Amino acid sequence: MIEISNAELSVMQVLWQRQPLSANDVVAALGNDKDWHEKTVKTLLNRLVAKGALGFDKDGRAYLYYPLVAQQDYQLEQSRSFVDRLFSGRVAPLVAGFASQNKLNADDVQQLKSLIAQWEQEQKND
Amino acid sequence: MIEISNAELSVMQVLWQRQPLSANDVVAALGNDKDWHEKTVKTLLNRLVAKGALGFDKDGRAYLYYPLVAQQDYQLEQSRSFVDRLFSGRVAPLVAGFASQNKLNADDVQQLKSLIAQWEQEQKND
DNA sequence: ATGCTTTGATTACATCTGTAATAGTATTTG
DNA sequence: CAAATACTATTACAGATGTAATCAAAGCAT
Repeated sequence: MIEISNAELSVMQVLWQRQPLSANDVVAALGNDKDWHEKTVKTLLNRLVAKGALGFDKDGRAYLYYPLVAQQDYQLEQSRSFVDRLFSGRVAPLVAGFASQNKLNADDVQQLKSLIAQWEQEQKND
Repeated sequence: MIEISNAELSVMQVLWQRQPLSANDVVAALGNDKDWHEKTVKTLLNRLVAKGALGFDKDGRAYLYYPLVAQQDYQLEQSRSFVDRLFSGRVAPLVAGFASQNKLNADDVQQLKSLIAQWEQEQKND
């Protein structure tokens, strides 16, 4: 799949949230978190288009950008690759690390329980 | 923390498994997976030493390398940073992705259950 | 002792990244 | 219409990365 760098990812996040957006909208949306020059953001937009991660429609002279890569696809693939590289493909040890650092909250636990329940249900159905 | 690139990480993995190892041992250990020239591996070892990720003792003319960064520390930090970047810091959605791709096996589920049980135990103790 | 061999050190070089600046072109404004 | 503005496109440039090759020193073999 397309390689998206760290800085580029921040741009993608914006466009995964709202789409399509003009370059200036993206600059504005990033304004809170990142201290990037407008030119920097435009470069990132350009690179993402070149990589095929973004597309755009013309709105007069300006462009309206939108993601060509779905956030979920990206998340899934990166998760797999990350867990493969650092945890030999097993996700539980990663969660264990979070637990050991008290990074699990009630919501997480609730969601995990529900995932497990679902998983067990599916096992029965085999 | 120290930045370890992808290629460098493969070298670290070897040394996290067995340590200390000579450059040639590392080359040999990587031989199965990677198709890297010996020189490439040596470069990576050098860079890792320069970054402070590896140390070495001299064994005659050769060096015996060993990790200065603990695998667990590295895993914890990278996990946090990864989950922050892609999942706004919440680990459960990552697990959900694995579940949706049938990447959860019985062992994982067992381990997750046990983590949850432990978490709930700790809640009670507050 | 002298030249091959081995081992780390230094250098190489293209591509990717972060971070912009400059150029070119269309548009708005005075 | 001419000049300033606003956009995108192109260029810049240093540091990181992947992937080695070359250099230098130390040791082994003859």
